[in-house]
Amino acid sequence: MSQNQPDPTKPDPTKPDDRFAPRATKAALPMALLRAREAVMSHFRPMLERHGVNEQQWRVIRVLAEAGELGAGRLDASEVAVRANILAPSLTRMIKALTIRGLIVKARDEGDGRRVMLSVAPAGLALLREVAPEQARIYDELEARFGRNRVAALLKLLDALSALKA
Amino acid sequence: MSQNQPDPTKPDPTKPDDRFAPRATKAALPMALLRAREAVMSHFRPMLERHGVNEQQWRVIRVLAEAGELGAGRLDASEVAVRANILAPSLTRMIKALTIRGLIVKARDEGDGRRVMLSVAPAGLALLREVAPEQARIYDELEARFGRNRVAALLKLLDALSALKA
DNA sequence: CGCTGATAGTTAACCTGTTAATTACCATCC
DNA sequence: GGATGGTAATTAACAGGTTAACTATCAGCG
Repeated sequence: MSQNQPDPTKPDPTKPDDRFAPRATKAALPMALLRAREAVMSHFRPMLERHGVNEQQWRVIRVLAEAGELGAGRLDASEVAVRANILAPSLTRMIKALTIRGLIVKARDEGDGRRVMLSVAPAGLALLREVAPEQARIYDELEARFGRNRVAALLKLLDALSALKA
Repeated sequence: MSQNQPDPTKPDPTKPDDRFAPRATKAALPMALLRAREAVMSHFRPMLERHGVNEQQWRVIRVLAEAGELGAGRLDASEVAVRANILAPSLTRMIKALTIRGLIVKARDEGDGRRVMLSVAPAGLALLREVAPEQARIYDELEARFGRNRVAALLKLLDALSALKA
């Protein structure tokens, strides 16, 4: 870190006013993460929209699919919420909508009456078969444009950063 | 794409089911960005909460402050929306609330009746003076824990990624 | 001048994010 | 076995994200 400011007593007039903006919004980590996420999602959103699901619904279905298709992969709602980064109240609302649309199946857990077990329904599986390849294609193109190494490096940094959660 | 599966007819039972989950949610860029952002914000949220502003309101006030304090920094709503990464409809709602609370000032632009000009109000400036140092402290500590080089590297990658917006 | 198209905001409708309060169920301990 | 506390899910209430439709203003152009 070199001394970029030759004379600190003479502030650079090109900078508007730093006294009350400790870090320009441009350089702030939260904003940069938000912008980057927005940029990435802008590639996926139209495709998901075309298939009638939003981002969060797609996350829920994918999480359930990763646990195994159909009855094989049953997860309780809390686990789904954690893996899909969705808060419990949001998930409760989504479960209702997704169940009505026949994309997932909701069942009460035998043994623990509090737990709600979720799994992918046939229609959800059909949706997965439709969307997954298209999503993979978009992701691959994005990865190719950005560079595989940089994607890997970015994921590593993001993971490390996530570990600092308060 | 190399042939990782020695015998494709006999799928690895340790893997749940990769056929419909093209990329594990753990490794997906959007999810990683979401988690990282959540982790970072978890450090700031309690502080903002204590001062009675949420994340988005704080972004708006900061953007206006960066344009210069009080009357000096007048930005039209569209520009604020872009810089704060907030959509126009959200900003419209927020302007009303922030104006009522006396944190910002809304004025119609002479010369172009369509434009809404925004600037920081005295109460907003007071809030900035209160919050900014605390925010800087939190940010510095976070940066120190994560490592300045890594923060810089991350910001660089995020910026490059944001440039790929569709 | 009036028509046309573009631009800036607003409104509406629906969904999710967020916090707090509530309900239902489980587990423990006296 | 009943009171106690904890956990899983739901509900409520409010705010922002998102898209589409709408209004108001500006800019050209015939």
